[in-house]
This record gives sequence, structure tokens and C-alpha cells, in this order.
Amino acid sequence: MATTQPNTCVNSVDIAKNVSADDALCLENQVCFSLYSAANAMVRVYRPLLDKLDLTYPQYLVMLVLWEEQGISVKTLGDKLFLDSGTLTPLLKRLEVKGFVTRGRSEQDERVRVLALTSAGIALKTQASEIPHLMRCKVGGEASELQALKAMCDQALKKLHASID
Amino acid sequence: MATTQPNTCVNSVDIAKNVSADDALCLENQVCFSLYSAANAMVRVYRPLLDKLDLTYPQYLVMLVLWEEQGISVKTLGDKLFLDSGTLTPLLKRLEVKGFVTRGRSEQDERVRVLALTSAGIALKTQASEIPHLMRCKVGGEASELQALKAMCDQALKKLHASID
DNA sequence: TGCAAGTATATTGTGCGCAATATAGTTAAT
DNA sequence: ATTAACTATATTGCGCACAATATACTTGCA
Repeated sequence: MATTQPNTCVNSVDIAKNVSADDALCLENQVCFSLYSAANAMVRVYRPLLDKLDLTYPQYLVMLVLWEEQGISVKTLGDKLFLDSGTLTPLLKRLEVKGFVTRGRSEQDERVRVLALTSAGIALKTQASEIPHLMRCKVGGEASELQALKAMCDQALKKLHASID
Repeated sequence: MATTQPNTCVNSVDIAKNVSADDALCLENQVCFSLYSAANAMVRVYRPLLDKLDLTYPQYLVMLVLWEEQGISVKTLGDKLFLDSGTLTPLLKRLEVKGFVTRGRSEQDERVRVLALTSAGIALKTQASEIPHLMRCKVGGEASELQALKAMCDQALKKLHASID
């Protein structure tokens, strides 16, 4: 395992192991490319299932949060989903137009939007309850593998967040 | 570990293990959300590094491919990156405007674009050679962990692709 | 040869993601 | 009470992703 590049880090992100500068730029060795491609593919597989609920994947994530807890702010929602208002504001407006979500104002603090579900939004949860099962069937794989994947993604996410100072 | 939902699949995608329909819709249990968030965070961490090369992350991926092999078609590029012409055509035009890439035509088949690098595009590889190292330092973590993450993403990608019939 | 079927790329439209910026409302310190 | 600093949301602009569609070119078959 030759290393032709001085390397003050013992570890690697975009290479499978310590390799030459050239091998490090090889697509095959890029961890991040695998992550990126898997995430894209995942959204693609969700799409036909979510089409039936008239939701996109990011909209589905918002609904997951609101099915758990209503009356939260855009900020709180963004903290949970790691998304900002530039993404969420237009997305929430689309959910409002579809009649799934209401965007009220806090009486205590006029700046904050209070997000809630309409009855249609609440009702959607019943249809959505099939989705995890359908995804399971579509993709298969051992539960332990998926748990491991989730654990590694969560760990990577933690480090990536930390590296944004 | 009670299962309140009949389940013909032994495995799970969006839940950590066999759980109730309600727990399956819990954001905390969603493997795909972890994948999605980690991929977003990864692109965010790349951004300041790639800004210096005047590249976005998807543009960087295209350059990685072209640094390995020039003269390929949009189709071949798309097969390698799992992206279609709707994504690549405008992206390649932007790389052309920046002066990194040329978009010629095949003489054998007038339909196919033949992608090549300009001298500026080739020169960029030298600057890019630092990026894997810089990402490694930014994120840290054991090489074996990253290898494992890559392996699991590749496996997931394979299954996700297969599930699109 | 002519034409149907297939293929490669391009176009259009929608919805993210996110940086940068703007605006309005709140809080705290003087 | 003012005002400066802070906070929550919104807006704008750019670049993906991708479905759906269009166009141009090629190939194979009758």
C-alpha cells in the first residue's frame, strides 16, 4: 500500500485507504460519491410511493416531523431536518397550497411561524403508514445492515457538522 | 421488540428494527433520512474547498471522471455518475463556459457529444489533488470506518438500482 | 430503398438546497 | 425610552436532479 503523498492525517474521507494523490482523485475510491449516489437513488425509489400521497421526499420529511409534533416553528423544523428557511419556506407554502399544513403566527413572538396540520394533513398519516413497509420490500437487505448504515451515516453527519466550525 | 404490523419482509429500510407502524414513521428511525442528511452535509463541507477551483460538487465529479478518461460521451459519463442528460447537459455547458471542458461531436455518430478537457481543465487536477487530503483532515475518522461506510452505501446503491426494475 | 424502431442529446418545467441578503420583530443595555 | 444587537422568517438567485418530452441521427428489417 504505497503512499506517495505526505499525509498528516492517518485517516481518509474520499479514499478507501492511504493511496497516491492520483488514486485519491479516482472516482472508485470516493466515499462521498457513494454517499451522494445512494442518497439520490433512495429519493428516486421513494418517488413513486410518495407520488400517491402527492408529496416529494423533503415534503414527506416535513410531514414526518409534524405527525410527531405540531405547533413548532420553521426554525425548530429546520433544526430537526438540517434544512434552512430558504429551503423550508417555499416547501411549506407548497404544503399549504396542497391543504396539508397551516402556517400561523405565534402570538408571543410575531416573527415565528407556527406550523400545524390540517385534517387532510393528519389523514395523510394513515396512507403514509404503509410507506416504510413498502420501502423495506422494495429494497430488502438485512435489518442489521440497515441499522449499521444508519449508524455510520449518523456518525459521519456528526463529524461533518462539527467540521463546519 | 413488539411488532404490531403484519410484515411479510423480515428486513427494514426506514426503521432500525421491526417496530410498530407509528414508530416506523418516526424520523429517528429513518435510515434514509440519515443517508439524505449526511449527503447534504458532505456537499456543504466540500463547498469552501471547491469554491477555490470554481467548481460545484457535481461539477467536481464530472472533472474526476474526465481526469481519468477523456473523449467519452454524455451517456457514458451519466452511466458512471448515475446522472441523466437533463442534469449533465446544462452542467457541462457551465463547465464549457468556465473554460474547463469542450463539447465536441463524434464523427462516427453525429448524435454523441465527445467530452474533453481544455488545458485549464487539465491544469485544475493539480489544485484538486489536495482536496481528498483536505477533506480527510476536515472530517477525520478511522479509515476502516470510512471504508465500511463506502461499502454499505455501494451495497445500498446496488439494491436501490435493482429495485427500479 | 424506405421506414420503423431505437438511441443520444437537448429542452422544459418543477422542486429542492443553500448562500447572501432583506425585513420585521424582540431583547438588552444604557 | 432609545437604540444597538440579536433572532426568525422571507426573498432572490444559482445550480442541481429528474420526469416528460422533443429532436436529430442511426440502424435494422422488409
